Amino acid sequence: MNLFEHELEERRIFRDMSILSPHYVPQELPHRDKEIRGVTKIIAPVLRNEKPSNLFIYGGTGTGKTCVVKYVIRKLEEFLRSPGRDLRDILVRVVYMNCKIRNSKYQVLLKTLEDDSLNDERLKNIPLEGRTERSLKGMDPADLYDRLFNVVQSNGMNLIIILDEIDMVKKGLNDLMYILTRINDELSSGHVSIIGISNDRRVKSRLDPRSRSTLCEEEMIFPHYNAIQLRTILRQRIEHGFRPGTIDDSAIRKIAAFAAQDGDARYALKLLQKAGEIAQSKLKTRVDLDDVGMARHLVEKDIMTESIALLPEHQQIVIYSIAHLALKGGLYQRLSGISTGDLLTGEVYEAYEANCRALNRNPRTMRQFSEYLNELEMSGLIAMRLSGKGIRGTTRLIRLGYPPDEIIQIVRQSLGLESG
DNA sequence: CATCCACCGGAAATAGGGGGGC
DNA sequence: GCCCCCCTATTTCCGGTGGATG
Repeated sequence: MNLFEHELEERRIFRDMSILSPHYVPQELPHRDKEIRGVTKIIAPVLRNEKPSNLFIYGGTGTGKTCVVKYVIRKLEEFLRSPGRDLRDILVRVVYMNCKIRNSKYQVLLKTLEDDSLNDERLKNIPLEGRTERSLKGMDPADLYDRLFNVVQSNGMNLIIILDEIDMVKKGLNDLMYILTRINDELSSGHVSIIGISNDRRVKSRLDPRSRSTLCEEEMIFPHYNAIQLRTILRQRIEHGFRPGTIDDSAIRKIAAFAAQDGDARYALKLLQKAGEIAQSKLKTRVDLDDVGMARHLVEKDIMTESIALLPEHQQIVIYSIAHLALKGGLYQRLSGISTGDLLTGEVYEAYEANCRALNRNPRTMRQFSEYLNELEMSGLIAMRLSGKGIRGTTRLIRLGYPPDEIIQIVRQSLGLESG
């Protein structure tokens, strides 16, 4: 088959794949009217040069948190540009960042200052002024603060900082909130507001009470989508992303039903895309139930593979050690005779040390190891609970979130080992 | 009940890497 | 190149916790 012919085949099912991307923000967001109105209301004071309240948005994966915020920001920017209104005195700048990448107070500050929207030549005192590099790396944090203060103050700027996945900020979240309170106290013109987005409620408890009340001046909780709502969302994306008549209604229902278990629209869209790809690769003209079933297995595996492959090397060794022990059966099982798959921290650490030696790596300390376990739990690869009665001392019981043999296979691949 | 155990997790110290200014 | 400052990752130190042991 000619390559171009193949490309044409690619278009049998899909019309526009980008519509299915998790980053795509559609023209309409079904079932989020209330949330959109809420965010709009909170942000609206910028139109009067007044400071909006800080906002904390909480909700599970794929409940539309990021989407709603981006949607409202887009509407705001459209409104500010709309003709016939005199909004020339209003200067609004929005900085969006994902804290998975900007995971410390310093990184957040840096990204804010380096963002294009604060380095517009029309602005006074732009942060990067006088820098040869387009980078402020290595600067004194106090200097960073001054630069932010200057650009906001001298332009009377309404600055909104969106911190997505704010729970990923490991160091200095309290400090960050403190800085934001302070800057607003000191500014005589302009202000800085933040919108924090998280799917982990525990962020709040990690904040001290003052920072908490700063971040949570306003708070919204996004509910999960149910199967019916997911269907609307799917149909909407299909309308724009798929060619007409290329998917069975039963397939849509099945996708919605799978995704409704977690109320997760992102998962639903992933399934939809994968099912489309499967149907396409089989040169079918319609996506049917079988494609959806197969898509589910592939997506599950993709999710696992991806979350393992992105792990730092030592965490991979840890999860590998856990998987190995789980197959062998751990101490707890041998002592109690109950086969729960629970492992004790101590034995996992020993296995980790042994595996490090086998791989010619220096094992990290127990302390660091403990952090690795916490991070693995965060990424959903393991589950931990405190040991109750029956075990001497306090330790954590560790359990894998996925089948051990699959984990072992994936880690081997990722670490570049051959099977054996 | 006193003491040990096995680990947890905060804080400070340290190592290593990068950038700026001169 | 040298010196200084900063960041991140890791180690070191250490008090704390909850259950077991005798």
